Amino acid sequence: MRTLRQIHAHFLKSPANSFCFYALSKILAFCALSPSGDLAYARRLFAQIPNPNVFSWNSLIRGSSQLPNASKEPIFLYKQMLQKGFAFPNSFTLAFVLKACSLILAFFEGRQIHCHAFKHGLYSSPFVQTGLLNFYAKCEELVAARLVFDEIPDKNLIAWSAMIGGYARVGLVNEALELFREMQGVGISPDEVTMVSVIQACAKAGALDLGKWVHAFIDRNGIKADLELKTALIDMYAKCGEIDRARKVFDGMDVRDTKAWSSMIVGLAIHGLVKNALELFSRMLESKVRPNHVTFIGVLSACAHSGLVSDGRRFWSIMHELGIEPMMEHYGCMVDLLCRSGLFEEAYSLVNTMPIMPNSIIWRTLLVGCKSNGNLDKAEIVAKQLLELEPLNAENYVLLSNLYASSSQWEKVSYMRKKMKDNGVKVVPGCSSIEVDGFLHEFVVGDESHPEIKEIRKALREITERVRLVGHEPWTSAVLHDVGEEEKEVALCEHSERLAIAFGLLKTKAPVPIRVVKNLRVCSDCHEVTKIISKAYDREIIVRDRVRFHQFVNGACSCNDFW
DNA sequence: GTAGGGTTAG
Repeated sequence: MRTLRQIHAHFLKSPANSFCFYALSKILAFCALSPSGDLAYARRLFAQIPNPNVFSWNSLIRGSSQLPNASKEPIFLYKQMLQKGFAFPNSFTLAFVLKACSLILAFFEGRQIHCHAFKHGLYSSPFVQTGLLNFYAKCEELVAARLVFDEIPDKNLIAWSAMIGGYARVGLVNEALELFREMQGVGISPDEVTMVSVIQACAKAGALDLGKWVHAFIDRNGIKADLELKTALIDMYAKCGEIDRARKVFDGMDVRDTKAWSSMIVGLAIHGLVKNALELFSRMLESKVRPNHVTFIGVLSACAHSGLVSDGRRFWSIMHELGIEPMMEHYGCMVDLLCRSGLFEEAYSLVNTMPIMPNSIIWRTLLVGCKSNGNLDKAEIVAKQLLELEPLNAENYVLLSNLYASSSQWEKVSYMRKKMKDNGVKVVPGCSSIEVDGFLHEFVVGDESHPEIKEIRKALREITERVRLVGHEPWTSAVLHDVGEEEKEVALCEHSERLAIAFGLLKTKAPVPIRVVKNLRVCSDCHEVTKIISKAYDREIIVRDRVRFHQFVNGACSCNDFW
């Protein structure tokens, strides 16, 4: 900038020459776009140009959209440009403005740019087309994105990747994977950016086998696994229950940034490997990588899972010291942590003194806390808030009804059912799935179509009975106790049903003694339980947390056959 | 001077 200012001064001092406007626009571009530039200087310079050319407008539009805090400035500039009517937008202009729209999810503005693309005859530009496609995808308007995509005559890698990424981001996993296959069918080879989206789709589906296959595909095709792709792999393995593989990818990285560390820490936290998560956080601080809000979500949720109140409080203050303002998610972790540690009153007052309006998740966490802490009078107040905020969510009614049932308030139980019916709340049948020996079994509430449903129901009944015998509510608190050489307590929660299903599928009674412990903490421990059963039976069993993956896996279709 | 990518509480 210092040198540039000197050059600028020379131009101002020298008599008007024919290079002046050209040179000024070059100076402007540097100020606006270079990492060592100065956007404020660019703005001042721009204000002195009587009739900026399209190049100058573009530079400023692009420069203002590269700021860390995205704003509407690029869109305002674009409007000014049209109003002045001196320079007309070209394909660069539209590409930059569309990028700005996708960053701040300015749907209505972006849609107008779509019209302008036709008006100014710029719709055939591949940059404008992928810009539009990506803009719609970022706004989660996948139908619109697909329409644009289908209209592109020569789809290049960028267009395919943007479309696949769009599907993957919103969880349209089948569509993403179908498109990935189609892309290869027309002879376009994916690169590392494409593979990030494909891996992300696997992560969302909980499709471990497919994820492993895609990982092998990356290696086989010599695609460079860079920082982003490795981070996506860590996340995929963690979400699919293979925390060891996630760790292997993490340990093999030579450069790790905040997101890489965070994804590993979050992964360990969701697996209930709290000690490892906190150890890794210390290592992260030692490595001088600055944690961000996501890192703290991982660390705080890890503390919640293990009831580490004092650690949680310590991290809470470290977060403040680092200047990270707590978000809804952080409050959620703290409320959960306090509730699980029996500090309900403190959780309650935290929610009531939060500087941001608590959302439904916060109230629901607190309501679960009411139940586990036996605080029924507060439950009424919390439930009122929750139902006002979210009157159409069946989960809330079921939760409240169960809470009343646990204290034998049967009139209130039936009142909740009535209220639910009156409000027209529909229950979506719950769906869970488990993979045994590479075979995925899906179960929907009320569905009896599984060929081994009888054995499964029998195993379910047996486990229910055994949990009930020790005086606890089945499916909310049960613990399997490993009888192997190393005694191990593992918590189970609603996913325990899946284990009963596994036992049913294994056509045998549960061989592992069931014991109930109080203050059950983390459902992610299901992964631990499955490991124990897998070991006991020498069979591969995987419990999936996030399965929304129907057509492809569903039993018959292993990924190798499919591809 | 242009387009596509990673981590997020219950």
